[in-house]
Amino acid sequence: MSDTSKPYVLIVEDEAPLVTLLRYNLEKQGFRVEDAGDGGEALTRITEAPPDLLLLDWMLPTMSGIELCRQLRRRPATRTLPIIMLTARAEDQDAVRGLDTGADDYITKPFSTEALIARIRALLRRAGALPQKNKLNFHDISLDPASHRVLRNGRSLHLGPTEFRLLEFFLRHPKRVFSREDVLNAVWGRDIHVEPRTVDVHIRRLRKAINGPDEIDIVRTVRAAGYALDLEDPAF
Amino acid sequence: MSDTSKPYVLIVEDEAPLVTLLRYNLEKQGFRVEDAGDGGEALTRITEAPPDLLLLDWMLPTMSGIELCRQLRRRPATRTLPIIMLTARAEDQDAVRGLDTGADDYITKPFSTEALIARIRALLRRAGALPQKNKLNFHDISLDPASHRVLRNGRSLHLGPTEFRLLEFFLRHPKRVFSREDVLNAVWGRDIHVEPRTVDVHIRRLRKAINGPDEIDIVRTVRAAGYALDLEDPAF
DNA sequence: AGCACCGTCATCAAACCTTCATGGAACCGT
DNA sequence: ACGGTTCCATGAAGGTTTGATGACGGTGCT
Repeated sequence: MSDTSKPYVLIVEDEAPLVTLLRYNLEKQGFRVEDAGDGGEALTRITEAPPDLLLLDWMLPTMSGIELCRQLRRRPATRTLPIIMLTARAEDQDAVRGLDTGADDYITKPFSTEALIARIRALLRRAGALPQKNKLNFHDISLDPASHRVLRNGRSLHLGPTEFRLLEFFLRHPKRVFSREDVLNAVWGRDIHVEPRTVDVHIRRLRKAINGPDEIDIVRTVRAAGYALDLEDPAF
Repeated sequence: MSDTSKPYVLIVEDEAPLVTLLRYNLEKQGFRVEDAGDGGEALTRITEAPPDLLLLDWMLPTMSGIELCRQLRRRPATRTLPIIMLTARAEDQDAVRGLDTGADDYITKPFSTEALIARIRALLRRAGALPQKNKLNFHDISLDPASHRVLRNGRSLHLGPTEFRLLEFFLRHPKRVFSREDVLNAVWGRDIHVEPRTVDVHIRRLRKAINGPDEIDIVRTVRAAGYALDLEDPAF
């Protein structure tokens, strides 16, 4: 659900000609396509902007496709990311299917473009079938502007008016860092004179309100820059 | 986002003279401008081609601005669309700000063109639609100015403020050598007095921060000249 | 009055920046 | 090749900045 327009497919494949072919066909079908040549690059791209679907070669230079797949399945953020494995005919199909790679589907090289597109559509349909309401959410927090309610892990939170608007603002622009001035302008209003330090205090109140005893802090402090609604470690 | 050329601003306002005025000023500032006289027309236009930013009158003939705003927020495609509300002075500012309209900013009529332009630019910058290009990368490093994050091989790096700005600067001019003076001017600021040797120390800290155990050093020292973001071995 | 909330301030600890001293590597002329 | 010189890498020290936190007084509402 990264972009509003086209579904974003990331191809992880080291054979350049195959990448070119795939890119051409997928783009013709209205997908946005990016590619990565090895596992490391793939991890970087996925972490910075998770695709809607991953086309993953079984055999890769540095990190194998299986290994990458496992790593992705280990992270909550990518646990449900649809993955299609590309395998060579030589490889044992039963192994591919049986091994708990965590891939959602696989296809044997060589394959027809039509078959691939069909599987991609099927997976996307399955994954995209569970869209969101008019609520804002991030990680395990959900805010409903209409009913003015905030939930974390299903339990209801009580926020003061300012904390509520603060959280709402952050939820509308997740993972983005805002300076205290930005926050003041957006949450308090433009022509109000308030000390920038006041933001600190409300951030603290917000943290205290939303962070239970065993829960991670989803408000990230960026020294000399501001605050963001984000996880400290993007792998989680 | 939508287009590569000019940012596209849609004005939803029923007072024709005001529309004319706004259109004139915005187009002079390099925006592409369209307008809609009521909520229904606005919805149509937005659906067929979502603007980069919406200027929305609070009071409208058929569907109120608030209602339109709510509807837009309900759709995934327009959930994050930047919206600036135009309100009359009479209306209660607190209500405008507090009510869950979902607007990103508001401005009170009558307003100066400068103020409006400033807010539009601020919002567009935040939304990432302006020249402010997102995500710089080089080799296997990726830096996102918006979220203030740096990744290498998928893992997140922690940089101090100065190291961050330093890396950002180098990423914007890869493979180019800069003297210590150049770096000081660009990263520290022009009229700051700091010993050129200090650059060494920060380069070292940057190296320590970004270079993992098995990773190559991306910062190249050019004796008697300065530093560059580059691979030591030009063997690709 | 009692309550919930807000803005400001003082304080403390951690993170950070700058400078300096030292050692070593690269470079130069002989 | 050799000594001398220039330049860079590195570690540590001292001082500064910045954010977290707790407390306080004020305000509006019930």
